[in-house]
Amino acid sequence: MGTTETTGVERRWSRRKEARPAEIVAAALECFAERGFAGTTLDTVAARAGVTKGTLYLYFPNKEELFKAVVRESLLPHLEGVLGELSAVPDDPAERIRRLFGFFADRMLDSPLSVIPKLIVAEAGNFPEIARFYLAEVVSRGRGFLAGAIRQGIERGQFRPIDPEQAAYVLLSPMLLAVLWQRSLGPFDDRPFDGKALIRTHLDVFFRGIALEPQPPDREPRPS
Amino acid sequence: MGTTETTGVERRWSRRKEARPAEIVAAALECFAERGFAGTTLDTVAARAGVTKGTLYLYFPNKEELFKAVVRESLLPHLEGVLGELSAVPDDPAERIRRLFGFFADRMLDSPLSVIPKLIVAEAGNFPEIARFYLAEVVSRGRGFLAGAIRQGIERGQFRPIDPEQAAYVLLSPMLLAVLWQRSLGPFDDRPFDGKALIRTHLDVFFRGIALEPQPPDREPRPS
Amino acid sequence: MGTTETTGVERRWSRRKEARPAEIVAAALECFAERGFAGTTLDTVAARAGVTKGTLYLYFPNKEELFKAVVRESLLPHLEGVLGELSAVPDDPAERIRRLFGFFADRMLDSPLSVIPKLIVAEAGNFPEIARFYLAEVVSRGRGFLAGAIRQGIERGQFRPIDPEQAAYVLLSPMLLAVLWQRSLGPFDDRPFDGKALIRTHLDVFFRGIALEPQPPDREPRPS
Amino acid sequence: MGTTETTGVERRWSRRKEARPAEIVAAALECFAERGFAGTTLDTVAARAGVTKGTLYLYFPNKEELFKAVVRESLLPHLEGVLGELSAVPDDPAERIRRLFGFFADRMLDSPLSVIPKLIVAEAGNFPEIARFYLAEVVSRGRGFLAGAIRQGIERGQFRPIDPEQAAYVLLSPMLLAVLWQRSLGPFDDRPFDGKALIRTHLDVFFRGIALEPQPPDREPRPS
DNA sequence: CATGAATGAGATTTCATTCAT
DNA sequence: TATGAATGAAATCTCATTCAT
Repeated sequence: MGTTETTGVERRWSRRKEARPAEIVAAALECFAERGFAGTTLDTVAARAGVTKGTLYLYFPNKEELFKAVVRESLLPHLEGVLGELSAVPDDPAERIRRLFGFFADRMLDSPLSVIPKLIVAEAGNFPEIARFYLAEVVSRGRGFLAGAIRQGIERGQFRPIDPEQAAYVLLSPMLLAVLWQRSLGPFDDRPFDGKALIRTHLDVFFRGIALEPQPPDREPRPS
Repeated sequence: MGTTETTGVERRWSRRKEARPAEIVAAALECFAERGFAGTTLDTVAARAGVTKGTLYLYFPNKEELFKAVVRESLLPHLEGVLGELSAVPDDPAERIRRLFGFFADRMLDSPLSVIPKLIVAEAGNFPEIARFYLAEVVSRGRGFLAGAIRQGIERGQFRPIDPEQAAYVLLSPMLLAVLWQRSLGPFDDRPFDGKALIRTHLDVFFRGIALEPQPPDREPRPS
Repeated sequence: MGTTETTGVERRWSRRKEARPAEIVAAALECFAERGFAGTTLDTVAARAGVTKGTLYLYFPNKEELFKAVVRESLLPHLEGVLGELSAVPDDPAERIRRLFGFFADRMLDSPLSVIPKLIVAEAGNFPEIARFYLAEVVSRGRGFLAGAIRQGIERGQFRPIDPEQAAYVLLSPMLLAVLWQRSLGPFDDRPFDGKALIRTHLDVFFRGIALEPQPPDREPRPS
Repeated sequence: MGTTETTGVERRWSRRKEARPAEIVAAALECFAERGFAGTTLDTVAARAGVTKGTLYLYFPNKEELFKAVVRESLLPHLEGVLGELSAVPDDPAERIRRLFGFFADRMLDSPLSVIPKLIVAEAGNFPEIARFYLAEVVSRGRGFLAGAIRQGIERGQFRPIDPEQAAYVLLSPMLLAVLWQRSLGPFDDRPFDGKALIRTHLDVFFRGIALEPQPPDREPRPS
């Protein structure tokens, strides 16, 4: 099924113009995620991509542009996915929020993409362009989606009145923690970390916390 | 005019000599926080500390040890402070949690120390020793403090039963977000970000979310 | 539809194939002249010749041989021309010199060939073979031709006795200046430069300068 | 007399901040003159200057700036010299011209500086800034000096009327030839080349060529 | 103690050359 | 014959580290 016949012989030399950029980007994403921009050498990237250093320069003019391409091109195809996912979402605000978190827990948390927030946090100061890109394409959209859902819930009398923007940050923060934890301190901690469970607990607490009515609906109001 | 005449009078010159390491650590903290470990040159650190490169090696054997010293020595004196603060804390679990957040909002959020989480997130993979140190000295303590308070609240019947560890992470996450935001994406966003307000909203939602009883105690039970 | 049908009709496609080496040499001449040997990349040459880098290696074994071929093949066809031109030349020495300069002014000064002296000057040290080739084929012949004419003129009593070799250099030098000026400093100077006028002035001054008799023959001897 | 005691021991490491830039510039001048800008490696320059590559970057930000500095700084101190020399020059135009050529023959022809014209010719296209600098500081001045002297001679009735600008180029050209010959084709030629003799012959021919009166003044006007 | 010129290992980048297609 | 992706050696450039002063 491959483009070239899979012989047992390792070829030192092959032409795969189509596949190369994506392979390089994938390799670079891992490297940058592990050691950061400045800490990554192009030797490492090239080795991981299975090419030589010179080949990198066939596709990217320099290390900086490679880095930007990595962030952009890793993100872009997934943004489509998320947007599609969320547009086909029910009308109920709480349900929409649950849907986003479900998507995050199922499709982001364990994917190679989950390294990107760490990269952004670490390199935003050195790459303003990337910072702004991520802000616009990811953070603003997520924030907008969540704040919109909360606002709607408040208008419909489902949530008590709180600042939707603040609530959006509150909602986002455990996702950030989950994703950063996995890629930084998590591996050094002896306690297991369950991101999905964290998300569940968080949503449970959050929805109770913004509910209009006394929460447990199965509980009888106390007779006076 | 001896160089080390120990009179009662503090001389600016000799004080400087003793202050050097601390000055270097402070300068290095800023540099590392801005550009990461690999992205920081010792020239920059030296310039910001107002000394020359060679001087750094008088106090630190190499760049890596300087980095470790920076994290450790920036953190250590404050750990004392926090622990003292929290030990003299009321018995009520909710109040203890509020006290920690108050301390964080008042004393950490705007201090130079707030860059450390970003540093840790970015460099944990490259500095396991530092990762473990931070995990033990900061994360574990914070997590333990919060989980303990929640567990106590549950036992006392103030909070509904939830996993205290998970709840601790939920509690921690907006602090992390606040502190990272300020040092990475925040400066590129055009919307203002109010960390303290975020913390308030968060605590408000959280406490309602884990409350045992139907929340608004000021609300009259509905007459049957 | 065969690829190599040899009809009497010249096909553009097959003509092209035969023209390739010459096209490459022409393109390379411009490139080398503009940036020198080391400063020229084969990418540039290939692009200007309208082929790809690999194609260059079909015709020339490496960059160095391409360079040598460029100098030799650019020069060779013209040497024939000059020699033919000058062999059919009158017997009068002054006239023969004028004829050479006329040829230079009319046919060399504005041709692409005029870049070669600059190339030779710049690269002689790096390409002894080329230096010797140019010395033998161009410089020696020119010098010989001029020195011979001057010697003849002296013998015939038309010129005053001077060292014919030295005079040959004196004669050559404004041609060199003209040709180098056009290709190096000329383009940066705001004053216009007229090579042909320079040559005229030069010849005028030179012939008066080597004349045996008091020059203006049209001038009446002063009456006592 | 040196700043450091001359021990027999070769020191691998020495501090000579004052001398370094000049040493590097001198070494680089030779290298660039021999192989051109692109053909010169910084390894070679460093080796010839007796330092390591890194040291070059202590004094020059990159190869290009080193090149510019080489041309500028090699020239500048000598420009002073020439101007001083020529300002203290007699009033007679012919004498002033002779003085310039004398200076050139005695002080430039065999100095390391004589490589600069070759460098300029070769690299003008790649370094417009340098081209303009040389044009303004050297060529324009020389041209102006010579054209001025010639104009003065014409006005005074010493020279016959010719275009002073053209004549200036005619005057300059054998100097250019002499200096380029030495550094490019000369070494490959088996005939000896005597630059000073060339200059003498040239001046002799030139002055006769622009003389107003029939040259040999000792010759009696023919009686009618 | 402090300096900062110098180093040299290692990073990024370039480009002549090769070779599967 | 022609291509152009890929190579790899060698170039430029950076910077942590050393050490004479």
